[in-house]
Amino acid sequence: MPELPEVETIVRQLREYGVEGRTIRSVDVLWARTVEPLPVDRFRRELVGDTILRIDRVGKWVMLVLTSGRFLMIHLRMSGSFSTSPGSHDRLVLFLSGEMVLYYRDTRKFGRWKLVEDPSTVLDALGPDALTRDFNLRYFTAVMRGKHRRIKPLLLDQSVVAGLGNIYADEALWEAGIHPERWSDSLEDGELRTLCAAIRHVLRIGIRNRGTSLGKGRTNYRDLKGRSGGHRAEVNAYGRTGEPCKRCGVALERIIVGQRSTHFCPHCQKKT
DNA sequence: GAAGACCTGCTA
DNA sequence: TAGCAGGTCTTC
Repeated sequence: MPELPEVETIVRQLREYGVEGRTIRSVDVLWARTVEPLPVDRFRRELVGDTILRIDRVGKWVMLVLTSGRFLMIHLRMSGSFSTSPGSHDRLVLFLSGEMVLYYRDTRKFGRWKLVEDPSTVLDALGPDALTRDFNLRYFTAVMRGKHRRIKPLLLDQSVVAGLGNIYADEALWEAGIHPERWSDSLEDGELRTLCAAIRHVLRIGIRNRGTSLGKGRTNYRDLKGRSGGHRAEVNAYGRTGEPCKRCGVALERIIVGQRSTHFCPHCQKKT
């Protein structure tokens, strides 16, 4: 569920809520496999007494920088979220100084909290974050031309660019007018330029709208205060199968590319 | 590459 | 009841 804009929204809210600077008084782990290293007792023992110096985001990872010099790396995967009040499907609870309590909620239990000495053990597997200067046209062109893969799965590959997920990949391709099954090394200079800009653009707009929420269920994206993201109304491609393209009016189609559901306009996004 | 695994809940 | 879901891993 959460892609870069949703994770960025959560990180900003955690900062605003005043999590930075708090000491971890206690940790409840309600679903053991959420944490690493195991066993749970060790994870808890290592964490208690440490202080959260800073909260950052890299790709879809939330990074808690601790004063001990260690790092708590959190990946929300499909349904992870934070809340300031308890609820069903809470998997971990952080009791912080000043009576603050943070609840980590994760219906599908895919999310992971990794306590590591060095963040590079996690981040080395990632390409540049999509919103940093390292993700630029020169880099993008080199990677696209250096591989012969369908463009859609390549955009989802976090070792190529960190932060895009299924929604924003479809949105970027729609905005750039590029068919999701195009080969990466077949894109013209102008198409690469447009797509590179579209990627950054759709992510920025997503952040501005505080993320995207689709369905209504418990697996749906919610921010720290339990609110849905506001980006839903501005989605152009994802989940709009059969609805008219906002550019040309032709009905959008859904296909499977790289085992992932993919939405596009057959008129605006030509295969050739 | 593809398929299965990890999980629960919603929708048709 | 079957199929689907915003993500990654592992194992063919």
